[in-house]
Amino acid sequence: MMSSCRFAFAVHVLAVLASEKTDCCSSSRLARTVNTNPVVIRRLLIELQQAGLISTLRGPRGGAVLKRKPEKVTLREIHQAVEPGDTFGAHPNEPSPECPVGKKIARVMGRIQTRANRALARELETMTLADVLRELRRP
Amino acid sequence: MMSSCRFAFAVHVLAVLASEKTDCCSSSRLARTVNTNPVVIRRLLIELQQAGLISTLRGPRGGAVLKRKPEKVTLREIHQAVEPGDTFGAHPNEPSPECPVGKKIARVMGRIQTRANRALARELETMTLADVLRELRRP
DNA sequence: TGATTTGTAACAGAATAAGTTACATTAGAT
DNA sequence: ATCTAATGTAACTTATTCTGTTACAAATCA
Repeated sequence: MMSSCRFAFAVHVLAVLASEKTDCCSSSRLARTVNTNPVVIRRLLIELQQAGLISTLRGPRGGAVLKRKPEKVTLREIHQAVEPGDTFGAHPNEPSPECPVGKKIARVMGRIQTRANRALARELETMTLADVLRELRRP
Repeated sequence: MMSSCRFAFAVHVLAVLASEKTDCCSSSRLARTVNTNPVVIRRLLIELQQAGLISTLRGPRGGAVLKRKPEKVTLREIHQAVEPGDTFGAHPNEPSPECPVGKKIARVMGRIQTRANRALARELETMTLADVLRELRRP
């Protein structure tokens, strides 16, 4: 599964925003702590902004701010904001309609997909950004 | 998430093996119903074999056979056999140890990863190949 | 012995993601 | 007003991964 690291980056970024005293944090500073390029961070910030988790400000002294209390941000929201994909991939080419299995497998896999996605979402819903901060503070 | 279609292929292949009367099914025939190349199927069969789900036979009249009753094959086993990866990716580059968040984020993300993987596995554990066959038979 | 199938190596092509450079746009500060 | 510093965004490179394909050795049955 060639999964992206965007979820890990997003949790990292939001944890920094939540733990920082300063109200604005620039993409350069975030990029330094994540150890990547500022543009990668800015692309991520746009998605987090569209999800309503942060807001950004241009110009000097600009940057990103958390819009909600950490207790009110679930990992599910973060995941959904930056990893829109499914848990696993579907058939790339249409299976043979000649075969009784091939004819209906897509529908069945679709249901399995839905249940898998929901199970993952349920688990991520039980954890918030505040839990992440608590874990980060532990020795 | 650039997820592979190997899980979908594997469920498809095993469903065909479970529903076929003939005891052996060649990679060519399986490839035709999945609509892909026989080598892709053979690579998949090796993984399913290593997981103990099927056995294969060389030579004429050779092919693959299901080793267990469909009721005894969970989707979790199938998934684990062909998609060894994690639910989401980790930081590709080590985060800055200067930053209090960067210093510990890997450990926290690891725990989240574990919980996500387990939640997915739990859900897939509740479904068997027999359930897939039942769904396939429904109009 | 011959035919057929798996196992496997090697490679092509496509897709995806991260990283990078460059620049227009915006907005605060002096 | 002007300078400066930040976001937003486009374009491109590079690396990785996956599927698909060809080719062939090894195995096995008739």
